[in-house]
Amino acid sequence: MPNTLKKSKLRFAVLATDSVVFTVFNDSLHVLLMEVNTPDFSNMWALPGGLINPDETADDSVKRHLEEKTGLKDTYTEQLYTFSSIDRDPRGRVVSVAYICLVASGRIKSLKTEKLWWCPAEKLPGLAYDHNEIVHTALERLEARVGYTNVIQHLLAKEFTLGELQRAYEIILKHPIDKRNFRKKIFSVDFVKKTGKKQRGEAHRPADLYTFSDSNIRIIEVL
Amino acid sequence: MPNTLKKSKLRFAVLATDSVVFTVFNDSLHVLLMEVNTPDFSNMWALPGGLINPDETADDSVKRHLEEKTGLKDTYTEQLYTFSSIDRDPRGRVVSVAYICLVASGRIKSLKTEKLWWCPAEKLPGLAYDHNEIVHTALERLEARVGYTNVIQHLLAKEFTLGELQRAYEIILKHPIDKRNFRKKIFSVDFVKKTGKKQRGEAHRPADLYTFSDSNIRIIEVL
DNA sequence: TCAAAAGTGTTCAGTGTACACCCATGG
DNA sequence: CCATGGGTGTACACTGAACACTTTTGA
Repeated sequence: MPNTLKKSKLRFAVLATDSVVFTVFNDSLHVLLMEVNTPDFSNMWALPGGLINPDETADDSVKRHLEEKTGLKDTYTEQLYTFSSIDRDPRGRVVSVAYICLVASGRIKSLKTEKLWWCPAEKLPGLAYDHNEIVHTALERLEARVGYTNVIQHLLAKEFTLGELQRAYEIILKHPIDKRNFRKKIFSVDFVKKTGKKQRGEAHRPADLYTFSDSNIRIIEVL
Repeated sequence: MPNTLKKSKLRFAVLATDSVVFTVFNDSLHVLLMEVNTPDFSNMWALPGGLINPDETADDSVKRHLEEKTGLKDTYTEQLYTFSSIDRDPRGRVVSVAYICLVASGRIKSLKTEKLWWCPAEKLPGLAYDHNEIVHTALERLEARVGYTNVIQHLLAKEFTLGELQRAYEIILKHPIDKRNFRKKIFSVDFVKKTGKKQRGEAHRPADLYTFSDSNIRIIEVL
């Protein structure tokens, strides 16, 4: 069952990257999809991605493709897993290094919306290639890492309320959290600090605004 | 800074796998190294690995190379990380999918010992390529995963004493553990069950022999 | 004045941690 | 009989979980 590599320009470029880009809005986690239209997959959805150039690392490749295809820049990225099933791409042997990317929903306005779709994570359609498997792996990983690190900060704006933070946790971990216990915990591991500012313009008591106190990834058993 | 791919048969084979094979004996964690002798690296140590064939997955490739080069079969393997620095291999662009492998020390007698060395993890010499970085990543990951899963079983014989199990934990987590608390914990998450047999031939009271109760990977906050 | 989310402590249960002695064997 | 690791229970501290009311704003 040797690979074919027929019709393609893929001759040398067996290596690709794919991104699972997450954001949170409307009380749910969303994944960014792109429309593909090839002989093998006509009018289907797939993850954004593309081939790795000979002169770039996988990390560079993810960032380049993301920016080229979606306009998103400077997003948080972390390597997920390398998928190497032999027939994952019908055009020939393509091994893909998949990444997780996190974006605050405030930054997604600037997306070229043509052929791009933020799909709720629980409502994914059948995707091209093995992309359902990739998203599934990414969801597992995201949930785990949110549970014991401070990566969730990359899904929020620079300044945020504790309510927003709590909602983000609840959406990703998929279970409700007690408000008072949540705050106690968050303060005890000191993930956040007060900005002193308050949120205004909402039809309820103004919330204190916070920022994350450490932009590096910290490993701490959280919730 | 485009890659060269000169002298080699590497033209198409940009993809490789490398294994960080761990075992525990003599009260320390050991990593399996192979001698390399190339124009670029003369008489140096490196991780076992090799190119991925067009008709095999990365998982298959790791297992094949491990068996070919060390005789080890049916070891536990798990994908670690994909290393894609442009100049990691002086012969040209080689991207490597690195794996962690765990072997019980009882099984390493069968090694072809020529040019193979079980090196204590704390005493690694400078390795060829970027292999020090790979081992470093593997050590971090191993420590983390031992802490919240039952993967440690793959470092022990089928039947083992709680003393052996505790020592394995202490070596990998690098801190002493209280014997009574350890046993309470291990029983409470029921990782193990008694075989009914006892260890004999040691100059002390015979220990009960146990097996792991679940060979699947379980995620449980452990120690 | 109503709706909506913000903010705030205490109690109780369960888990983690510290700690010391006798036992069974081989040499 | 000595050295070596095996096996066992209790008390205390700490952490996680449950739980309800007042506050401040915009509409």
